[in-house]
Formats: sequence, structure tokens, C-alpha cells
Amino acid sequence: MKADALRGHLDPMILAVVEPEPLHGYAIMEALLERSGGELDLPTGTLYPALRRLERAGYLASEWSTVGGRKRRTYQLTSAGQKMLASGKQEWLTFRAVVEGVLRPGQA
Amino acid sequence: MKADALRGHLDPMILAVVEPEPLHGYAIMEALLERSGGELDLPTGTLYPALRRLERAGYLASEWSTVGGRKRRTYQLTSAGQKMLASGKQEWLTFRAVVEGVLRPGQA
DNA sequence: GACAACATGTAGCCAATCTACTTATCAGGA
DNA sequence: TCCTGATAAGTAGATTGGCTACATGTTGTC
Repeated sequence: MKADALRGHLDPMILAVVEPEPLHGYAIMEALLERSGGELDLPTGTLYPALRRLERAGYLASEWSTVGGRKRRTYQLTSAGQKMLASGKQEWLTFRAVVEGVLRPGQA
Repeated sequence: MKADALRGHLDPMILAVVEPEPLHGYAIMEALLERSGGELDLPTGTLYPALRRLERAGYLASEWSTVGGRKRRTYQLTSAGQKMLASGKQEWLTFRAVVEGVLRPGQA
């Protein structure tokens, strides 16, 4: 999968994995990897800046903790993030319809 | 639809609309608009550079003509473009599976 | 002692899309 | 006649988010 493809689609995906329960960065990476069937292996240079961006925008809130001597910053969805996630899902459906309307991916 | 969302997905869409028949730039814009149900209204500053890029890459070939006093540059798919389109469709299916695996868009 | 896994982060690069602009022809209505 | 909208093609420059590459430190295992 090309890197560019992710542009503009990563944010809702991150919000989606922290929706059911707050997670720290590393766990978010693992959740994305798992939910994507091993396809979405984000470099830390992508994920961590994205998390800070989402927090700055008010969609996530974070809190430090220490577990087994390791420092974790755990992120949870805010109510603004909840709304953003919902509209992100909606936008995805629109986007998918647009691409498939043009691409007709059935005919290889 | 956000601008970024298109990143990396536009190329195969352009190739797809010129697949059945060669089209000139303006007609490609109209075809995209029509196939997308009016959603994909590309600015010329996006389309024309993209066409040149695709030609430089060998996926499209172009030819000038004049119709009704207006100059047109008509693009057609090359065989490399044909292959690129096929793999682009395949990549789209992968990408879609990744996003939907993470997003579970059913649950709004 | 070394290495993999866990955990977080920054600096700087790159490329595709965008806004805003230019140039030109043709058709139709005021 | 003049103006506008549709047709047609293009460039310059800004933006921005995901990338590579790097830095730092802990824990557990061979």
C-alpha cells in the first residue's frame, strides 16, 4: 500500500481504535496493525505526531502513567473526537462511493 | 470531501476514465464529475499537472488536435497505463479493506 | 553482555493537491 | 456591440501530512 493513500484517512482510524477504550501510543500502533490484518504498520514518526495533532485539535485527551517502569501517555476520545469520528465515518462512505463510481473496481 | 483524501487515489481514477476511450483534459474533468455523481469537481490546477505527470511516467500518451477553433490535447492509456490501472484497482481493494477493518463504518 | 520488545519522541524531506492566476476561442443575450 | 458563461489548457507557489532517520530509556531473555 502506497504511503500517500493514507493521507486524510489516518485521523479517523486513530480515533476509531481509541473509541472503545483509552490506549497509549504503542498500543494504538498494535491495534491498527491487528485491525488491518497486518497491513497498517505505522512508523512512530507518523503516529506520534498525529496523536499530538489530534490532541491539539481537541479530539483526544492524554494522561501520563507508569506501568512496569515504563512511561505511557494514554489517549482517550473527547466528545469533540466522538463527533469527528462519526463524521469521519460518514466522509469515508462518501469517498468510497466516489472512488468506486469512477474506478468500477469490479472490472479488473 | 477533504482535499487530502484524494492523495494517491487520483491517478487510477484518471486512468480509469480514459480507459474506454481517449479523452482530452476538460472531458476528463467532466467524466470524473459525472461518474462521481457530482462530487469530484477537480480544479484545473490539480488535473493538468496530474495528466503531465502521468504522461511523463509513461501511463498516458497525448496528441494535439483542434476542434471548433479550440485546441485539445487528447490523452489515451498506454499499455503501461493499462497495467498501472489494474494494479491501482487491486490496491484500492486492499486499501478499502484496511480502512474498513479499522473503521467499522457500519457502526456510526 | 547483547539484543529484542516496549515506549515516546523530534527534525527535516517530499510530493500531490490546492488556490489563484493567465491566455484564448466561441455562443448567446442584452 | 459588449458582456458573460462555457469550453480548453496551462503555470507558480503554498500547504501539509506521512515518511525516513535519528535519539533516549526500560525490561526481559539468551
